Order: sequence, then C-alpha cells, then structure tokens
Amino acid sequence: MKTFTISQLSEEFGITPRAIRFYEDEALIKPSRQGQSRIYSPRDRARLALILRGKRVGFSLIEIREMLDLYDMNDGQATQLSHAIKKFNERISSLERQRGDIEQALVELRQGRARLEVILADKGGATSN
Amino acid sequence: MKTFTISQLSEEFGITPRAIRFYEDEALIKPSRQGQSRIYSPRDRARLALILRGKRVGFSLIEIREMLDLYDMNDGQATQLSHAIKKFNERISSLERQRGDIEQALVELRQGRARLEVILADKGGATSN
DNA sequence: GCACCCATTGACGCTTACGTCAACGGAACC
DNA sequence: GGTTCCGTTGACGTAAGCGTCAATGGGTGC
Repeated sequence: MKTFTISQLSEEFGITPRAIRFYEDEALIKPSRQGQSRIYSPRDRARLALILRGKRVGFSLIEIREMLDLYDMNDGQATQLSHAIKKFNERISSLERQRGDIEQALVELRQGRARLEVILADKGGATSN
Repeated sequence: MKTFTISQLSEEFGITPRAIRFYEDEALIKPSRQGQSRIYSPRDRARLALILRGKRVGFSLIEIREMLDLYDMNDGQATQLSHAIKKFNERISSLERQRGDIEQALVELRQGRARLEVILADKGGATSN
C-alpha cells in the first residue's frame, strides 16, 4: 500500500511539516511509525485534505477534530448516533449561513468594483477605451 | 441625525464595547466624539455591520480595513483606481473559491450525516420509526 | 568514519483579536 | 455630596496556530 513521508505531504499540500505535526499533537491525524519517523497512509492523506478544507471554510482545529471523529463513528449507541447527527446538522446550517454571508459580501464587492470602474471610465474620458 | 452610543451598538450586534474600541484602534471606524465619549453615526453603524460580516467570512481585520478604504475611494489617480479594482477582483475570486470549498464541505457533511442515519435506522430495527 | 540530508522532540516566540482588570472621569439621581 | 452608571484609557493576559531555533538520531553515499 502506498505511503507518504511528512515532507511529501507538506509539499503536496503547501504546508510545513511543523503544521502537520501540530495537527497530530492536536489529535487530528495519527500516522503510524517506522521507528521514529511518521508514515502516512492514503487515508491519513485524505484526512489531511479534509483538515485543510475545514480550515479554509473557517473551522477551528478542535471543531475539525470533532467532525473527523464523527466521520469515524461506525457504530455506537443510538443516543450517541443521534447526537452525532445533531452535530452534523449544526455544522451544516452554520455553513449554509456562512455561504449566505459570502454571497452578500460578493454582491457588495461587485458593487464596489463597479463603482470604481465607473469613476475610472469617467476619468478616461468619453471614449470607452 | 440619529446617533448611537457604544453600548447600544455592542448590544445590537452582540459584541463587547472592547471589541468596538479595538476596531477603532485598528482604524476600521472613526466615530466622532462628544467630549470623551464616542458617538456613532448611521454610517459608522453600517461600517460595523460590514466589519462583522467580513469577519464571518474569514477576513482579517487588516484585510477588512483595506476593503473599507477601497469603498471610501471616491476619486484618485487612474493608477490608484485600477489598483483598487484589482484588489476587489482578488477578494471576489477568493470568496468564490471559498464558496466552492463550502459547497464541497456541505456535500461531505450531508453524506456523513446520511451514513449515520442509515446506521441509526438499522439499529432501530426494521420499522422506519 | 565522516558528511549530508531528512526526521524527531522539546521549548520558546509571535501574531491576531480581543478579555480583563485598574484607575479615573463626568452625569444623574436622591 | 455620596452613590451609581456609563464611558474612557492604559496595561497586561490569553487562546489558536503555527514559526523557529536547538539538540539529537538514524540512513546513505563515498
């Protein structure tokens, strides 16, 4: 099975090894070891990708860890499961709200841009150059 | 013209006065004074709303300040203007990418939820209770 | 057997975005 | 005129997310 070193992953994802180790300290990934060195499975790599996207959408590392734990839940008590489902629902509506914010921000940024373009065009004279 | 105190705005937006003063330290708002006390105009209030949404979509205060400065640009050299437009374009594409990330994250969260729901249903027995 | 490279484990440092006192200043109430 | 309330300015504290040494430990080439 294909594996990766820490520097391979750090290069692939454009982050530092320090960051990857930090995620491990925070219990977001648990690569196996070959002596001292960490070796990452494709699954670890996929988790890393999830972590980074989680960050890009604004989740904290703690929140990401909780979500990863939820993904890992393959069984458990019914109460645990429905609690996990509730968590998923919370994250989902949070993201939907955030998407709304982003769309609103996009509207305003485009307006701002348009306004400047008008000013610039006026400055450029009557020609639509 | 209607004005607001710092505690009115902090309550309305659900943030602390400390935060609002901090935004002023960072030059994001410049309310006028009445003696010592700050008084906020409707325009200041609108800026505050922009700041908070900027934060929710993940911009840093510095980035938000720059964008507010761009909004305030009502004239200037053509080179300045086109530079500002470039900045707007950068923010816009950054947000569009982020929206893509969010939609992808939503897909995965819904899948995760669906999986747990299946497990839960199995555990619940054959009835669709 | 030494140099070189990659990796590891502390440990401390740094930035962002405030929280949390502390000490003080009017304004108002009674 | 003392208390209460809202506001102000420092100043220090704090959590998150790493950056940046420093010291150490294998492998590999030659």
